[in-house]
Amino acid sequence: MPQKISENIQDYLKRIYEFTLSGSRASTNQLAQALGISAASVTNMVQKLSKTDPPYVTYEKHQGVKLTPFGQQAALKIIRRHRLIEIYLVEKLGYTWDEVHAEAEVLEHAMSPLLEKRIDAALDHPKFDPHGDPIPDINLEIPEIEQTALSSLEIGNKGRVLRVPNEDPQVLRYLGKFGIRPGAHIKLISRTPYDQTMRIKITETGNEAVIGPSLGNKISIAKDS
Amino acid sequence: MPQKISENIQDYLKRIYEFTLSGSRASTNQLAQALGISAASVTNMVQKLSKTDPPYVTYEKHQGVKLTPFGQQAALKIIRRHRLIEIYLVEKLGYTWDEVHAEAEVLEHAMSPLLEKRIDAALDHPKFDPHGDPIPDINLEIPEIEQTALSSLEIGNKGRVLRVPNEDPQVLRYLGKFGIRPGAHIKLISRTPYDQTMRIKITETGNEAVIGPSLGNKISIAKDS
DNA sequence: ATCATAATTTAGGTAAGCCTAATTTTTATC
DNA sequence: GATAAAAATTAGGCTTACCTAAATTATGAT
Ligand SMILES: [Mn+2]
Ligand SMILES: [Mn+2]
Ligand SMILES: [Mn+2]
Ligand SMILES: [Mn+2]
Repeated sequence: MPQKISENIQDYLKRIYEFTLSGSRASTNQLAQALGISAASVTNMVQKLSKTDPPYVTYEKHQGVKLTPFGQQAALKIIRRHRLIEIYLVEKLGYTWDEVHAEAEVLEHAMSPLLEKRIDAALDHPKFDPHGDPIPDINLEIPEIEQTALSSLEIGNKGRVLRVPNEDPQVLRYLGKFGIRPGAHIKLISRTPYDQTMRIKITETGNEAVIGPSLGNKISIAKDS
Repeated sequence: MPQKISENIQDYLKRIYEFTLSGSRASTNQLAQALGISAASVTNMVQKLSKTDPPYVTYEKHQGVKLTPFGQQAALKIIRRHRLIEIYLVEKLGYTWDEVHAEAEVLEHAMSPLLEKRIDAALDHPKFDPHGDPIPDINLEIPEIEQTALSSLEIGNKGRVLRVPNEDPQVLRYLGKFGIRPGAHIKLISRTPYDQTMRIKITETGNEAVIGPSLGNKISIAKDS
């Protein structure tokens, strides 16, 4: 039943993958918002995806969806392409890290297996995209990496940035300005009591930056031991 | 009326452009065959394209279509992207010239203005694609180049290859085997009387190749004076 | 000029993906 | 446990871009 997988379906699967990484199910509304379409349309599509011959998702009414192993493979295939494109654009075509996500969102659907192979080879099999997200290897495997949220760092403690949120160009430009990027070493200076706003110091640049708690939750770090 | 131009429409316009280069109109059947769809579908689409606010084509029942200046600009935009992609893949990603057309046919629709600019710059504003077809410049202008069909060469005379047909990988591999590529110098050795099959010698490689008349008509050369 | 054939158009349908409005189910609060 | 709000689903439609079959128009050979 699922021969050629449409661009729309590819994006659905990718979103479902992201929302179910933590183990929970992806809700209809969550997907509708992320994809910029109505909840009714999502219900429709999700029902379809649960009825293909090997189904892409398991779906229970009002309970949200999860990817089947089959659906997960399909999702990882696109995620691999997306992240390869991002790092290629930065490394080979002079893109900044805030420009690549939107571009990859489109190109991922137009990438042939051959192009994927050539780009992967040209970059010598890169392991991470520009935002620190791991690139599934040719067998679609992703290494497990120990990581915690920046928000969970204690005052005075240090860490190394592993990944930053990758979708919002404004946020990326803000982070880039201070040198907050994968590999950067940071130290938590202070945290305000009520709204939990953090001041952090970036070792490499000497900068200090202010990070709110919601952004802090989306930045992953490795805590210095 | 014509805000976002669909991938399908882009391909229609490109085909119409090709078929009307000689000044004649593109026929319904011609387009149907080239696009791999039914004649009825083509009729439908060209009627639509002739009714947009600035129309893309002029259409008269049973008389075929031509591009309006507006439609021509739209076509050239995609042709530019197509050819830039082809040369980029060859120059930067190790593609052979028979692999790039199919790839470009898809990628051309996924290329942003920014990517177009970056690729153009990375190649230092290339003027020709791997098959010798001219790349419209940033203003969508194409230089006029004096060229004749290989078939029109006289026995014993010489010429320089300017462009070869670009769609059929088999043909390209055949030509490549003998070194028949843009820039190659050739000499017509003989032409059989009935079926007009030609034997040509390629200076650079010393090879001799047999070229039938229909292929010979699709290879453009500059005749040596 | 006639008439068969080829080319094109019209008519009527389908599938994918989206929409809004109405309805149903779940959930959270009193 | 009733009930209001939120979440999800169903129902009915729409657009794009295809299709086949039937009807029409153009063409070219007698
Ligand atoms: Mn991304
Ligand atoms: Mn996408
Ligand atoms: Mn081409
Ligand atoms: Mn195309």
